[in-house]
Amino acid sequence: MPEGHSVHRIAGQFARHFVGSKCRISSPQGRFGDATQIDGRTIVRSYAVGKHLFLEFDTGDSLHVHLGIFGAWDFAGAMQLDDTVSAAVGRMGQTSGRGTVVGAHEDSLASIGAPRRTRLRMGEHDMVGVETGTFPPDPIGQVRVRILTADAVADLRGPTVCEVVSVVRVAEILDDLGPDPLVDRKGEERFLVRVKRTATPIGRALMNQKIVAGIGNVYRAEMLFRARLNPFLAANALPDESLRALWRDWVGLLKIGVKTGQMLTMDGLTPARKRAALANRDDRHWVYRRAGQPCRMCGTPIVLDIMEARKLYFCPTCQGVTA
DNA sequence: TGCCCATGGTAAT
DNA sequence: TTACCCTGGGCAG
Repeated sequence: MPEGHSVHRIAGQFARHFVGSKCRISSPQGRFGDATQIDGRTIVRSYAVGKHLFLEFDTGDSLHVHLGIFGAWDFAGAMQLDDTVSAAVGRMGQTSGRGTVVGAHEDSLASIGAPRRTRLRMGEHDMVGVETGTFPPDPIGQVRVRILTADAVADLRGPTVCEVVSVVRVAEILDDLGPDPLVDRKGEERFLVRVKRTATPIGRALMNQKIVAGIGNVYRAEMLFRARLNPFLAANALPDESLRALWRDWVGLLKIGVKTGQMLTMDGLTPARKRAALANRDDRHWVYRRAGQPCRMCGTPIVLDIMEARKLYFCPTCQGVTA
């Protein structure tokens, strides 16, 4: 799934192309019964908290979406991609091999001077291509919700949560979430309070959305390595300074993720190693999905363990984990 | 073509 | 702790 950075990017995409527009809401797949509650209404606000997306309508109700592990949004229409999205997509240049989504390269993006039909997928992997068919394009795959304006369309596939909720319910959801660096100005203090309440291992605490919102399995493993922290240490046994450093690292990583659309966690590399890491999406992390491969710092084989039914990767030497 | 896997989360046991 | 939901990409055969 898209970790927190992706959801903020999606919220931005809605803010640019859908907020202020009257929307036709439908469910091509037929599994979103709430569509009639917001069909024909105007989106007045779009925002993300952690991995949760909220599209607020002029009725006061909001569309609440959580992508889960499989979900994704497809955007299409007469869109002007902003610099952020263009920069991220320019590096991908990958083809999907399905439907009208095609690979994009720097050239094709640079040619987008005037609005043109483009298709952009934001979710498990971002990708973009030039839409060659008519507008709106036919839905691809199992589209739970289609949001259509005069010149833009967003298709939602495979979400864990997709519901229309009241103002009161939105407040309840937000109350239940830990701080998100892009939402909470005093996030560091809130994080510290919440994380120090639990004796659970720090490797679990970071994944707990009630303690800090937006971190997923990739950022969890990478952040612990970056901090050289043992994932199994009790969260509330760590010194405040270590916890604050974790939070600050998350703030920086999230900003980079939102800017680039990628979970870039390996700073401090030589330019050549950085190019190599970026070129291969399977080899761009310190430890994540590198089980058995030598640690980039010390050469010890990266260990794969299961923590709370999720795969946890770490370097036993750098992170001080003894058997 | 069919199986496995994945950046989540919740409900049931 | 396990079962289950959601979808599609990758890969072995």
